[in-house]
Amino acid sequence: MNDVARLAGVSIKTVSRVVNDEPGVHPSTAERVLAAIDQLGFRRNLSARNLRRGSSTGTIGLVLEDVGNPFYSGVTRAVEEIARLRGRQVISGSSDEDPGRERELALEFCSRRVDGLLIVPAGLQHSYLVPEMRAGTPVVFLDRPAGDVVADTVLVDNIGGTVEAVTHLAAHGHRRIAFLGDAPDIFTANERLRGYREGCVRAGIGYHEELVAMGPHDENSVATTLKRLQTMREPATAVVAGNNRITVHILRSLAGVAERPALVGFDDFELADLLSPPVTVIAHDASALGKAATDLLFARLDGDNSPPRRVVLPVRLVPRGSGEVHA
Amino acid sequence: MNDVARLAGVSIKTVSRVVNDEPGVHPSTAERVLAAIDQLGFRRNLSARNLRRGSSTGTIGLVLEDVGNPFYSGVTRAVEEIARLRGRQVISGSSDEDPGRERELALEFCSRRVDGLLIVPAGLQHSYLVPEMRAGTPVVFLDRPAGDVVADTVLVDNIGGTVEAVTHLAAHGHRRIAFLGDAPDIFTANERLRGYREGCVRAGIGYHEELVAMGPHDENSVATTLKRLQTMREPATAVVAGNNRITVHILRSLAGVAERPALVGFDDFELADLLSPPVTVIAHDASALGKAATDLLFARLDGDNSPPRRVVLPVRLVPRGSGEVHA
DNA sequence: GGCCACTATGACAACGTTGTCCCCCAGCGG
DNA sequence: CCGCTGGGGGACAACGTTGTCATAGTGGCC
Repeated sequence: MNDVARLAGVSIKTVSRVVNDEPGVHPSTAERVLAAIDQLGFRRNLSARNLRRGSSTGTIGLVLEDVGNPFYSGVTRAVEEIARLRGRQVISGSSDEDPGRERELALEFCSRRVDGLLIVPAGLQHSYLVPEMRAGTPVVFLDRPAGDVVADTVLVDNIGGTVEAVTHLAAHGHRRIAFLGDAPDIFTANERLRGYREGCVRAGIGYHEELVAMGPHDENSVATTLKRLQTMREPATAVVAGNNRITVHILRSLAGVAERPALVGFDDFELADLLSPPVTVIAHDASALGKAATDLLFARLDGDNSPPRRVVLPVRLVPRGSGEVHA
Repeated sequence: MNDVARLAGVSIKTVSRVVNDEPGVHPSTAERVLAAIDQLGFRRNLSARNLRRGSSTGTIGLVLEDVGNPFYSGVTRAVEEIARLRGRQVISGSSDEDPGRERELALEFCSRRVDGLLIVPAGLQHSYLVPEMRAGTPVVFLDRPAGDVVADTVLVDNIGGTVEAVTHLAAHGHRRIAFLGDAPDIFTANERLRGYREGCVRAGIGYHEELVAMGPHDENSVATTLKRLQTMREPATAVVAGNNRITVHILRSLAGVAERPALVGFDDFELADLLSPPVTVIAHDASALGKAATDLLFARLDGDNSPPRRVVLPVRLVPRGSGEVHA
């Protein structure tokens, strides 16, 4: 800016005025300044500007589990979209379910003075954010609730979704319905297990421990579990999958197998309708989740200081065939 | 920092020393300072730090077409990963194929003084980046080349891939092979068309205009085109799809149709192996693309100032069945 | 001619840090 | 007792901006 001022033969304040379209600059002066800017390839330093103005940095931080996962990339896209409308840039990072990494990312973003934080929690402890929140940085948790702070949270109806999945299968005559879920220390996995249990009870088919397999799953463990479920004394005739990765593992395990249990998966995924049979799912909208969380964040930035809210987004059963197989 | 200094009864410089682990602070003083930091929830302002030090901002900018697209979210993930190892944060944005938006994002990132830029070009004009590049900001283009500047570029072997696709189909007896590609003003679409043409010539089956359908495609246009191709005088018996969205459109159009042409798609996608028939694809690795580009960017940041490089990553035909149907 | 209003411009401080340089004081040798 | 050394700490400027206030010049009006 100094260089521009020198080249144009004006003070740096005048350059600042031109750059900011402030009134009171003679057109011919402005022209000289613009020419100098162009010639030198000058670009105003936003950090310095924000520092001086004490205003927002125009950024929001997004901590998620893995951008590579289509579900979270959908969330990211929605966040970006709304941030753009509100003139903000998104800085994001993946925690890979590592609480330490989540914390590191969130605090790094705070050091960069983001205007707000969106976090998909990996851990259960979020008191490290208390100073930031007290300092006025709004924080919204999404997909899972925060550990030990009260804060805005946007979730999906995990329990309602699995209740619906079980109800759907029971309505098609199934009485031995299994549940394959993720590790129960993950909030969504645990909620979905609760929904499964409640669904079983409501359907009058009872909750049977031996039909449940939680825990981190890979393709092998899923295959083993399925075999066990299908060969037990009273075999399972239907399966509820706790998330889309598990659904896919199940589909791979069943490839080429004649005896297929009915299946309802949590999370929709692309091409589910083109498989044979097409896969019935409990769908929830990644972009709706991202949008709701971001809207909430911006409401806080706009001065809304009502008590922390918890928003639960509905899910929707999409019947496609795999869950409509009769027992 | 001022407040911390006051509370600890020291000067702000001493606080700075403590925060930066600089030597020459008495342990008991340091302890007082740390206590004050903790009590006030102080977090050093990175913008101010970087401004003062004139050092890097520790960020890199990533402009892509759409984070929501699995291909680009894979790229994003890879970029993030490497940036992390090198202590950088990623700021990203989606251009949606809009050159204006691409430019807006890139320049915004420059104003934020990113250490480097990774761009999936939407437009053909990139001279707007010349001042930035001259000012020392390294720029790497990925997936598509830049319009009117010479710069580092990482591409995939689009031509080789489609040549291979055609060759594969011809080897299975097909002589009427169609090509459905994206709008030819998109670099990759045009390259893949060239590869298709070359493949046809090499296979000795000639290039026939009427078997090619370029242009933006939606599900309807793909269905119409397929119908035309299958009912023409000498019908097409095989199809090459120019990208994964077109492949999916084709699959949807063919759902439930008895007379299926052989199919090879450009871009791999999840579950391709579980469809019936499983879909043969030309696979290229999103994370390899992201990694190669980011590595190149960091090499520049490390001082490599050799002439701009153009890296072409190999692709790989993954035979799964849909391309092995005999004519 | 003197005064006022107004326009165009500049000097200077400040944002939150850190680099440079300088000072104070205890401890030590001569 | 003097001077030197070195550890601990502070004052001040500077990074690139912008907000505040001041000032020089110009034209109009009485």
